Amino acid sequence: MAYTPPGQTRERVFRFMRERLLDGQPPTVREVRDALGFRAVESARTHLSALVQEGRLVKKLGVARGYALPETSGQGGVPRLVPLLGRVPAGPLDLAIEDVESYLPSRCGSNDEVFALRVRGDSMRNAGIMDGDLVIVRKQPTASSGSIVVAMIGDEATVKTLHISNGHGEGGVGHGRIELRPENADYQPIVPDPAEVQILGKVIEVRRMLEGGI
Amino acid sequence: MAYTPPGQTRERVFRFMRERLLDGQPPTVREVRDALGFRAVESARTHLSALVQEGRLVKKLGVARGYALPETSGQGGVPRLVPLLGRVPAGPLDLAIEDVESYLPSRCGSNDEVFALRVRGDSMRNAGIMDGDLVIVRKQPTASSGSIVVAMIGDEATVKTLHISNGHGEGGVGHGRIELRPENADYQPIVPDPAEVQILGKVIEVRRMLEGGI
DNA sequence: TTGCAAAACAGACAAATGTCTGCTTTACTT
DNA sequence: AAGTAAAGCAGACATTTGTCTGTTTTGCAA
Repeated sequence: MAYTPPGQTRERVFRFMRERLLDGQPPTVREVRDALGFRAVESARTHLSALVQEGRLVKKLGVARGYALPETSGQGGVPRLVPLLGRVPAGPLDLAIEDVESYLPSRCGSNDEVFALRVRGDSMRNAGIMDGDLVIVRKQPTASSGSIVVAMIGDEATVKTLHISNGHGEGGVGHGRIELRPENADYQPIVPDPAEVQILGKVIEVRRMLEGGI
Repeated sequence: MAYTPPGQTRERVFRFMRERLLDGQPPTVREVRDALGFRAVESARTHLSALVQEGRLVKKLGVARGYALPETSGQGGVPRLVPLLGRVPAGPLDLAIEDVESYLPSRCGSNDEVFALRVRGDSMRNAGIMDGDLVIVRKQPTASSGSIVVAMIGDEATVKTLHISNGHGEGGVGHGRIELRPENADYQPIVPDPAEVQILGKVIEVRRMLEGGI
């Protein structure tokens, strides 16, 4: 390969690595060599080591294809695929994965259990959640007052704003009387028997696809 | 490991693989062995081979950590990364990539030029687009009446619904008088001089992040 | 020019990872 | 109880991948 000014090839190496890592396909040192046109493996490895030194990449020791983007790179970690469930997950998420319709690419930081559902009805219209929207939900049995949650009432799932009336504000289900408020004047708040309501999780993202026409 | 009925352990292997693969962290045969509690590498490999045979997994030959989910399981093609631009892209998209704030993972079918912007103001509130939302935009110089578009008026970008008043319905800019309508009674429609308005593209997706609190 | 540092090269070696062969254990059937 | 097929085990071996040592090439400056 041609000898290039300092730092120039390093930048190309970094861009190749970022592209592959964001794609979820960590390359080997030899793949980097080929992509950059080096003739020696070591040329690629030197650049990779330097990038780790500079903090632009991190490396898992003793792991093949072990380079990764640092968590602090503003990218929020590697994209994961969130399962879009066809019906409400009753038990553990693992079991519900039977009715996966598709997977949404998303960056949901940790390894929490996360899933997506399609919203029916416009009871949350004033919160900007319309009929047919997708909500991405982090599974958790409680949430703070004011959060938008997915709750099971009987055997029906619903998306509403959670309000905790006389608890200590952060206690969640069980500490006070809870209320599930729609965000649409045409609907009435639900004040369920605490025994027969179950919070499935908190809505952490809303998505709407607008395809159709040019 | 305990000897289990036929197919039972295979299912657990598949679930482990799916979890890791959706996380973008393809495991090694030995990691599968440890996760499942086998004592022999071959036990894990047998299950993996069987899953490939059944078509539930695919395997890249001669590649370490080379197992993957088959394409038919995720639908919609490979996730791409859409640049979230800090300011409006004036010229070619390639140049604007300098102000990339981050990248959003998304499945935008073709290789069209696609970018994302953050919405300011609530003039589109009734269309479910709130202040701070992200819109994913497919770059195109025209759009059909009724589409939500990003338009430049002078040097300011705005998200509005496009209406074409006396054109032939599909003609787009130039064939009739155009009108940019907000979706909020507090705002007035904009009827710009066709010479000084430019359609940047069509909004194909809306996203809203709701982190904060538990 | 000469010297130096970074970039690149070449090849050997080491560690991680995948694959093969033969064997033992279990669950089930008859 | 005996037979059988699948599950699991053990260890050796092959391939992929990462790392090391030493050398050559290039660009720059004194």
